[in-house]
Amino acid sequence: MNKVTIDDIAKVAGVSKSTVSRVLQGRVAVHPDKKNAVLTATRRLGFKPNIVAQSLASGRSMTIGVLTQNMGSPFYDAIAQGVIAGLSPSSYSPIFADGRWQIPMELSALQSLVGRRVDGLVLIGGSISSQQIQECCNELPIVIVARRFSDSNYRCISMDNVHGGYEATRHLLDCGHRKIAIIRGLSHHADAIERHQGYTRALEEFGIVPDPRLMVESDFSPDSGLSAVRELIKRGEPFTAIFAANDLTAFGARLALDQHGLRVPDDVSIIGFDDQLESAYMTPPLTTYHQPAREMGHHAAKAILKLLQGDEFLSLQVPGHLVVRRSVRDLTTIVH
Amino acid sequence: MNKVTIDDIAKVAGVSKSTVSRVLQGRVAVHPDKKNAVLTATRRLGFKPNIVAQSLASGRSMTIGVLTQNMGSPFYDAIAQGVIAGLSPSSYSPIFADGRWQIPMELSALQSLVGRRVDGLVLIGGSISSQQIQECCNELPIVIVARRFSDSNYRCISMDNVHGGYEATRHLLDCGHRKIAIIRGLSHHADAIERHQGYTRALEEFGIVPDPRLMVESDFSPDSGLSAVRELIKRGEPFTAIFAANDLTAFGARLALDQHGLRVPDDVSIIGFDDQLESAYMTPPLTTYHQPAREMGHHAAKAILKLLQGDEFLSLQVPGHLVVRRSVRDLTTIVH
DNA sequence: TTGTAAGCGTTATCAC
DNA sequence: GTGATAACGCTTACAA
Repeated sequence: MNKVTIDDIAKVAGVSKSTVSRVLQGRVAVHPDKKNAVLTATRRLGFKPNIVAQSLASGRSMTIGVLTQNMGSPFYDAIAQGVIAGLSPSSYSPIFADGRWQIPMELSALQSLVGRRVDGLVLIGGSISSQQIQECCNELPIVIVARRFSDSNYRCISMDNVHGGYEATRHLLDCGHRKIAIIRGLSHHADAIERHQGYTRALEEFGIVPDPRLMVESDFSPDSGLSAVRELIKRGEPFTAIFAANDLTAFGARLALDQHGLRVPDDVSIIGFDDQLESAYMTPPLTTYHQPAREMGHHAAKAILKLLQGDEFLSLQVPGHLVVRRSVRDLTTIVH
Repeated sequence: MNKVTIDDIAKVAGVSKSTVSRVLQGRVAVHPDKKNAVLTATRRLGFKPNIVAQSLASGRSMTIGVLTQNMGSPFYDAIAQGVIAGLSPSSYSPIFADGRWQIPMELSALQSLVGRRVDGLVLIGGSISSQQIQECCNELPIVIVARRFSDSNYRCISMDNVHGGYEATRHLLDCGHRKIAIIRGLSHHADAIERHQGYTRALEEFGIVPDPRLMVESDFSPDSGLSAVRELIKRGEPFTAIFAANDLTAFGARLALDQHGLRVPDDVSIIGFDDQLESAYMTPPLTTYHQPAREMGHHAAKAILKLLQGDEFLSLQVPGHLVVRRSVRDLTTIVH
């Protein structure tokens, strides 16, 4: 381990340890000669500052707590990557804790981060209430990603899922589809609810009454997408297109269709949500609604950094957009 | 913030702060009455220990540094998730730094972790030498994942890539393929090199001389898989199967074949490497060689925990296995 | 500009 | 068992 302390270099450089500290921090002027002496000694002894001691003394840990949920979801993972990348040029390091979408775990994960005296917090998704957050971490700069609180003044980086759901469904409608099934995500999940609202709104604009027989739930996993399509087919209500909760669900749905001898997009069209990396390489490439996950994480990191240096930062809605590939058939240009 | 310190509860409980510390640590016996008084005061004042101060005083930060490379690769991400999961039941928290596969960045990321006085280190992939590691972190418990050092005594969690490459190629061979193209990964990447060796060995067992016209490089991305297949087709040397560097590359390759009107597996078979989540949902589902990425991360976490409590732990090779799905055609059962 | 000295909140080492 | 008291390595008034 590195046992060299500022006392050592103070001795070697022939100055006091406060001067060493000053040189290292570089915030106040120090006589060039002493400065050089310190720098030389630092290099010679291979001094590495003890960040823990710095933290205790200064009250800042130079650490940003990141609360994730069930890492393993491409969308949330991408956000986390964005946070890491956004923090990377700063001298703050991200420290992670995982809440697994379970309130008790989220709470304890949050407390562990706060106990580590993080200087700021990035919460990715999650289900704890804004009150619970407040109780844990008074005063701490916090940025929430991929979630929105209407009842609080937390800064949130989010995307308009209602609009996304609307756009996706609208695309299907514009392509002439009228019997549009929806595989929506978990019933209590805000994203799923909002996208579903968008779906409903788009249908209604076209004077279509949403058919409950064309609605089935999923848990955002490929496997649930597969089961969902089987369920849909079993119900017997015909449909020409599917709006999937996310791309992963769309993957599963696509496989199920294949297994039932249904071609995409010839027999059934599919549209996903997220636009994850692999989606462009499905056969056919998946039409989907792009969520800028990585950018959202990046924004969050920059936001925290801003708050930390005293600047203000307001909630931000990042725009998503439709990515048209080849999994949706345009029925309006049929050649008879 | 939480301004309650052990001094406060010492006062309230009517004991010395050493006693408070003892109760909180629970390692030595304390009189039940005082213990209760302390516990009560702790709850009443809402005391949360300052982990930073604990770290400085005890010399242990209860933190494990995790050095990742280019987060965003499904394989490496899965490892990181495994580490988080494996650490989660312990009281150690993972702190991340990203090396981006660039030696200078790796080095500085590593130093930042060491400066934070992490108690242990998990290095995922990376290209710095074992010497450079040693210089940074004498004595620190270290576990390396998805990489192997022959020249050092670091503990490594790895998979036998030569064997994996052999098995994958062997499967193609067993299915009657003889003209087997390989899209190998980055030329200097150990995994790519080893899998390539396995490929070569399998071919030679069948008396086949590897044809350089059937070998093309990639960078493990879908896009490079796509270009690789175009290149292969342009060269004009016929092939009936492709061994892709990893699943992502296989995705790109599969799309390129599709664009050229080549069917999988009817015209060309594909085998990937990794077995990432999405692979089971390709059309056709991708035959691939499974790497237990998440488990490897999990093992690494457990290994560090073991080393930390003084137990020994030796390098570990985890087994992979072939996952046969539908992207490889069996030429030996052709019906004429 | 520079040095002295008092913290920062715990843990650890002693005597008692 | 328990309580002083000295670390832990650094920052930061406060003087000089």
